[in-house]
Amino acid sequence: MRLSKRGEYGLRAMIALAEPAEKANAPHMMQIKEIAQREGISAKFLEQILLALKNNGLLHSKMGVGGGYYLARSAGEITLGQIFRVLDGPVAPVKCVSQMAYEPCGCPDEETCGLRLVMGDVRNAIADILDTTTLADVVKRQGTLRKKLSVR
Amino acid sequence: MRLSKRGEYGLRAMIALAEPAEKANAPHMMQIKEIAQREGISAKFLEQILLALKNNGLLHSKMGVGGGYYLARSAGEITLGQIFRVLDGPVAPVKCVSQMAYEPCGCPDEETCGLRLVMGDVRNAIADILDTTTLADVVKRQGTLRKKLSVR
DNA sequence: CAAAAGTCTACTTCTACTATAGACTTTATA
DNA sequence: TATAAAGTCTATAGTAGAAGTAGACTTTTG
Repeated sequence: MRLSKRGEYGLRAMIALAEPAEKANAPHMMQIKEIAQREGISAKFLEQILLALKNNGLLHSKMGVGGGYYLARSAGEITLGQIFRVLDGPVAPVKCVSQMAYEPCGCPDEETCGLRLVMGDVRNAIADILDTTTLADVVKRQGTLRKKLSVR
Repeated sequence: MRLSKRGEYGLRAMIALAEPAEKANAPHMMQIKEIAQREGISAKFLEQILLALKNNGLLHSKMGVGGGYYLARSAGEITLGQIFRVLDGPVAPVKCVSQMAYEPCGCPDEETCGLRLVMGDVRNAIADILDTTTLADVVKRQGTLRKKLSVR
């Protein structure tokens, strides 16, 4: 049940973009290099990831000198599920319970397949979290946690 | 977030063994071939899977003529989580939130890493389902569903 | 002893993930 | 208007792990 590096880096980058954007309550532009350095990621690899996010409407970019990437919508309007699906595909553990990319999975009777039932629950549990958590939620949560830790 | 074929076949096989065992309220022995045929799986591949489950204490076996595999404990005492972990490893999407196989994941501050927090939630949601669902639960659920469908 | 079963290990094949490379386009500014 | 700084796009290399195959071995029954 692993999150790929692609997905991990993409999510990290989006959170990194969301943090200053939330603070300023305005889109915040960052360059690939900047993000890559901050997160300790290969810039070339991150480039592909950000490009995919852009081509799927989650990021906007500005080319040329002084360019960079910024969130296409406010952090409160982008869910982790949207990001995840662009980078890692369907959330479902088996295709036969996928809402976004259903495919039969070959059990004799799908309707009464016990494994399918349970995996459906798992899919829903994951999707419930990823589709209701926005970048703004993540940033907020990080913030409260930092405050709490700095007090001690 | 995919379930591997290994995991899928193993879970299917365990459910197949649990079904008659629950009906008879006693361990039920089946041969590799038998299960492989029923589930439409390569017998040689399934062999490795069942062996792993045996070596991890979830199955017992009998060698020689008239031998086969049977559940090491009652279906109500074997959870899907136990099976999953033997075949697919940790449940956690990233190692740094794994309860069973923790490893740092390289974010600058793990304690306040937003991604880690969310992935922790995801891990818990998955583990909650897999670790509380037993083979007996699955068989029961299949049963009620079949009854419901046969009525119409 | 022969046949039927599981045991074990090695190996092959294939796929997908991770990463790198490099040529191209756009834009700001000196 | 030239140059450098940025993103764009596509191809490809490398690798690891998943999926599956093979075959020799052991145990048990009759």
